[in-house]
Order: sequence, then C-alpha cells, then structure tokens
Amino acid sequence: MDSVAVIDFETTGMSPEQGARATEIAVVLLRGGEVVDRFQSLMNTGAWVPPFIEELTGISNEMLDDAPPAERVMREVAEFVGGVPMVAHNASFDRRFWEAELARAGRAGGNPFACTLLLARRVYPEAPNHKLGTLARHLALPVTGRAHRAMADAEMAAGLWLGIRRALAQRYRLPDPDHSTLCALQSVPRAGLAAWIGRHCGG
DNA sequence: TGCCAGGCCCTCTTTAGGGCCTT
Repeated sequence: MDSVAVIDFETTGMSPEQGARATEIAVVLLRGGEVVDRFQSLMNTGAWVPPFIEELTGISNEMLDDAPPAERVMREVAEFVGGVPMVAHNASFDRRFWEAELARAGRAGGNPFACTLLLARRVYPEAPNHKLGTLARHLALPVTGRAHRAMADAEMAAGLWLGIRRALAQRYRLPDPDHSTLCALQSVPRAGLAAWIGRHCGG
C-alpha cells in the first residue's frame, strides 16, 4: 500500500477566496495501513476567529496569538508531506486551503487529493448521513479526541480511508487499490460502481 | 441589517433548484 497523507484544516470560515484563513492543520501519514507519522500545529495568520468558530473548534484568538506564523507552519508541513498524495473528508474544502496557504508561504502544492466524502457516499450508502463524525460512529472507529480539532478529525478521516479500502476489498474483491484508482472511483456514478470496478480493476 | 463558497448529487431535471458536506 502506497503512502497517503490524510489532512484536515480548521479555518476561520468556508472559503479562502472570501478571506477565510487556516487556524490549525493536522496531517496523518499512512503507510501499509498503519499510521507512521503525524504533523499538527496551530497557525497564526493574523486573521480574526469569529465567536461561532471559536465555539465550534475550541480554537480562540488568544490561542492563535501564541501560535507560530502560518508561513513557517506551511513550509514545515510541505516538507513533511512532500509529494505524497493526499486524502481529506470533503477534499474540495481542504484542497482550497492547502493551495491558498501554501501559495502565501511561497510553496507550490499540486498534490492529488482523494475525497473520503465522495467515496463514503458510494461505499456506505446506508449510513445515516456522510458527515465525518457520523461515519466514524457508523464504522465504530475509535474516538481520537475533540471533534473539530484538526488532529482528531485527520485521525478519523484516516480511519475512514482505511475502512473504505477494507469495504472495497470485501464487497468488490478490490484489494489494495492505489490512490489514483480511488480518485477515479470517487467520480463514478453510484449506481455503476460495481460495473466500473469490474471493468477497470478486474473485480 | 443582511449577505457572503464550491462541488457533488438527486429529482417533481437537463432552458433548475435545493440538500449535503467542509469551517
């Protein structure tokens, strides 16, 4: 199994294009189905954290006053991740912040992202919904810490990623699919999932 | 005061609208 970097951002809002900035980042490095390394840091961008976000994440403006500057954190995490393909829950969100914060730090991104939300909608259609916390309970994943903190959410997403791979192996005889295969699979129409796997993966 | 994103996905669809996800 190739290495993947499972990432989660906490931020001040929904969109970097609208001025939102990252407040915390966590990355869990998976290799061979195991967590082999972790990176986590608060990051100070100078942006103000709205009260609603403080309550949601537990990350306060005071905490960020003492956090290292975002540019330094992003350079460090870019070194940590390197060229490893990435995974996130609702990856379109984390990818936008990954690219935006790296660009501010003078670093290039471009890592491919797989999305556990899109995959879970296909692999776990029976789940009550496809929020990260709900899926973690659905799969009986271990509680990894306070929800809406970056490392706890990255650990949950990593567990979900491994659960999706196990489910694909069990249901579709698709053992150890690589990152690029799952990136393709996450865009396959739900109803055609089994047929697509049969055509493209010999399952 | 009120508003603010982007992408996927379903359906009472496709010349569109709205719910789901992420903070």
